Amino acid sequence: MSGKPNSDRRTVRRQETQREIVQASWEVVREHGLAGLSMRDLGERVGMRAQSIYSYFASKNEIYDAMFLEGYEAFAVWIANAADDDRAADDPTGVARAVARAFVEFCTSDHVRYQLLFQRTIPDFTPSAESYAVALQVYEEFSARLSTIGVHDQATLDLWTAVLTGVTDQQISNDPGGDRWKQLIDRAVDMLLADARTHTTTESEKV
Amino acid sequence: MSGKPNSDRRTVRRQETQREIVQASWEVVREHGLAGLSMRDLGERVGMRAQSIYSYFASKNEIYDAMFLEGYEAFAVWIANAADDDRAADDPTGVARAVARAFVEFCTSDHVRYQLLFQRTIPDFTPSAESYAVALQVYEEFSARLSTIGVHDQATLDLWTAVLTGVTDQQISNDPGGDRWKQLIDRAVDMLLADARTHTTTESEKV
DNA sequence: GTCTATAATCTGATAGAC
DNA sequence: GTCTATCAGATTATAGAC
Repeated sequence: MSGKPNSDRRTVRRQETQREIVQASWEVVREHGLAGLSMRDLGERVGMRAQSIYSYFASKNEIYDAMFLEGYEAFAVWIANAADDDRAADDPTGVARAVARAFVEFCTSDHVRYQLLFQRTIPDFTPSAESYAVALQVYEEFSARLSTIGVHDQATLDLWTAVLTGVTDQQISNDPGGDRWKQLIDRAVDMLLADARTHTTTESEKV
Repeated sequence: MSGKPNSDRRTVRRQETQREIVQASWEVVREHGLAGLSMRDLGERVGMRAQSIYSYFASKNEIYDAMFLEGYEAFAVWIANAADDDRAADDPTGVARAVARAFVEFCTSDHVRYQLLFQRTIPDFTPSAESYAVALQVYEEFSARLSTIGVHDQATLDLWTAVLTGVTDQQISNDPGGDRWKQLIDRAVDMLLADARTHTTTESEKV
């Protein structure tokens, strides 16, 4: 390693293998639950002995950390795309609904990812400082998007996140694969917007 | 066992030990997480060898089941008490706020219990038919209480549960021990009541 | 960089003596 | 009813050969 350039062919190969391991980890986890990630299982899937994975990740939690990071990066992309798609609708309500739908859809489309990103469910795992910084940044981008539709103060923002995660949670745990709670999103958004109107100055309603 | 009365001294003693084991299980679980319940740990805490516990519960899942049942029984009592306390406030808004506060308080006061009762987080555990029946009955009592304050149709009820669990979830995972989301409960209830008003006939507003 | 071998430890659960 | 002994398996992780 020492003395050699970072963008070595060896380094590139290594990063590819790391990506492959993370991808396989998602497969395992979607099949056996978030806590059901075993190194043996993972090794088998990636075509290695379980022990060889330690050449790429120092511990199992380092793998979770890579998944955590990847998940938040995917979230950032998802929300950005959704906003672009619905740019035509330039009324605040339309945008708000689109953002809300995008959020819930992202979460329900992969519930183990949701578990890893937004719930604290695997013991002894804490994201690394780097990954957590990215998570915070993505959360701030999401907040900024909401602030363009009239959600300015922290309390209002907290209420929005509570409602959106609540809908997501119920959908995942009580009607997986269905749309019993998803279909309430527009109604929930209207409700939130009406609430925001009574708690902020009319000025803040404008973009 | 056969031929002897059910309320035998032996049977009573046995039930006491079972209660003791369940209580110790709560302790273990609060310390090491819901999934961190180990028979050895449990045995140590209850003053037995781990293997002896199998004289009282046929499997680990049977212990989870007993905890699940106990949790729902506690929930029923909690909600009933909260409603009595706030009987003085006979305006619908006051009652609604009291019920909402009681729900969130119950959940946040013991987050592993919340996890066991309302989220599906431990793999391979499904409550027994008996326990599940109790859970359903308690849920229906809770629904009935909401229906006295204007929440009649399923969609509205779903929205309420989504908002209440959302507030709970955010409080637990992003501000444990604090009240950042708890203090939004009254505002959330007002918002929900306003929404219910626009989605039902004015008749249903009356008790 | 991947392998074999293995350490060290944990898990839930069972059989049978007392 | 509690014990000892033990099974059969899992886990993360390390050492050292190739």
